[in-house]
Amino acid sequence: MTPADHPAPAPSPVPRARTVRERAREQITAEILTAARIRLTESGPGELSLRAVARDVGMVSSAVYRYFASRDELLTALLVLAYDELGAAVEQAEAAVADRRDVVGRWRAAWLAVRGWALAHPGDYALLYGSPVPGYAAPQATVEPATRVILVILRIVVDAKEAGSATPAARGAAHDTSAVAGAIGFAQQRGLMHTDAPTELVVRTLMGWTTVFGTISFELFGHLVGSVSQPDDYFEIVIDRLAADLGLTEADPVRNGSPSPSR
Amino acid sequence: MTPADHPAPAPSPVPRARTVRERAREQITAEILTAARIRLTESGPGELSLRAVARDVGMVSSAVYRYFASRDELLTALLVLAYDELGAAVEQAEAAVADRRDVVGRWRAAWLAVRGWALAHPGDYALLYGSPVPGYAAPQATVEPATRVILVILRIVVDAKEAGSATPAARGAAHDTSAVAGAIGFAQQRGLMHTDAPTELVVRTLMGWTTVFGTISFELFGHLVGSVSQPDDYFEIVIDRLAADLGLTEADPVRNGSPSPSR
DNA sequence: AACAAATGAGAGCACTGCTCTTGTTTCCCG
DNA sequence: CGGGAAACAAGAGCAGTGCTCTCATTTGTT
Repeated sequence: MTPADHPAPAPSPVPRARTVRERAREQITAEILTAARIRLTESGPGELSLRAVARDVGMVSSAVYRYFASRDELLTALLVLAYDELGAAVEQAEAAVADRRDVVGRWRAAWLAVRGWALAHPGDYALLYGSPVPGYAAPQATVEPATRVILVILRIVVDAKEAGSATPAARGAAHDTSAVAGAIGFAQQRGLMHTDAPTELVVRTLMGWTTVFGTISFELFGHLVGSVSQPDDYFEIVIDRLAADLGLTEADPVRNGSPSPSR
Repeated sequence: MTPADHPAPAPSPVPRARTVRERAREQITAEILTAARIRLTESGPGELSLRAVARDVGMVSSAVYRYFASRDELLTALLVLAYDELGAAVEQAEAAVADRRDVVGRWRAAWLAVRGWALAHPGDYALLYGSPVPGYAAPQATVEPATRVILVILRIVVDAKEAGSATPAARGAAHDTSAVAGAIGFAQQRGLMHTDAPTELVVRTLMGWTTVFGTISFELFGHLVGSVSQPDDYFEIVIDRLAADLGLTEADPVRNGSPSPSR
């Protein structure tokens, strides 16, 4: 599909932009997105002004509609961008834990990365986890990037369980297990949790997930102002207790046969 | 300060609206507020249109400014209204538990009331606990109504502790206690927690508070769609486990000397 | 009855999302 | 190389927004 005279298929494995126009289009699209993200830090998704974004990139408002059919489409692109960036940050931070058996360390690294990203990008965090934009329904394209964080967490919990570690104390009355059937199916569908799914573990994982994001939201949205004086310390206190509630145990102090702890 | 010729103070103990104008002003103010609340259920705080509200009450937009100096002032009034309504609902539900020693029952009643109110008023809930409106800073007048829910919860925990019940298991590593110094001060300042404040109990109360609102926000904002199939059941599972984590125990099965369980 | 305060209506300003039209640039293919 | 089609940027325009100002009317007080 280039000046190459071969009529055969075989598109180049790296489908980089060839024509000047496609190149410019990608670049301008990226410029619009970054300008919109900057605006988003101090404007909120519902009040994001497409005209202001257009002015920031030196265009007139109608020209932006060549790149995004509507403000909602721009929001969708921002949503995917932010979800992917958060997911990548968490995956990277969790993967950096050398001792893979240290599930508590991985748990802490993952959640600390979530909070770090949220504090660094409060506007994007509010877009992802704040109140939804009233007339806007997130399309299907956003759900896969949205699952990256919980997938990292799930893998940690599953790894811990397979190591015989994640055994949450059965506190609270026994309830119907079907309430979290969706979460169990979600995990099984992705190859995790191929053994029998212990409902209590799933519940505690969901609770940890909700508690962490609830804590970050409370911190960012100002509800902890009078109560928590050191949010950094408090967050670590919270994730430590959540790990304990899940039954995650520290890595064995016996260091027999650690598989290449270098790097 | 009235036609009463007495220069002495002693205003009437019930300062009801006397003149027709004051009466009309109160009524129209209330009409504007209720119209704004209805608009809020499908518009979001940032997109709340003052002109649309004015049209709903049959006025022109500029006339509304006789009652609220700005859209922010209207938002403040809505904030106070919603916080007070939620607080009253929770206080009432918790007070309806006859057996005051049943701290778990009171815990459940209070949190179920929070969720019930949130589901019944999603727009107001998003105003209170969703992303803050970008350019708007909630004034001091809103903080007191905002504390009513956590005050109810705090009293339950303190009552449980004085009955020797609230003893959370010391899970997780020991941390600096000063992170939650604000919360301890908040409780002591209101006469609660006059004894020595156990940091672990304060932390677990804060965590429970955050988890419940995090759960409700996740449910209302659509983050539990694929995972939790029965939100009602899941919510009860969560608050039961939170009570257990706090060390709240069910009321003693021995019913010796219950102090007037009537009403 | 007279005056002052409160109230409602309207016009107007600068802004918004979005559409449509107009002129220009870039691309592809013969 | 050159013509036609697509993509593009700019502008005008529409209906909406928060908010201010002016003006006429109503209400309360003296």
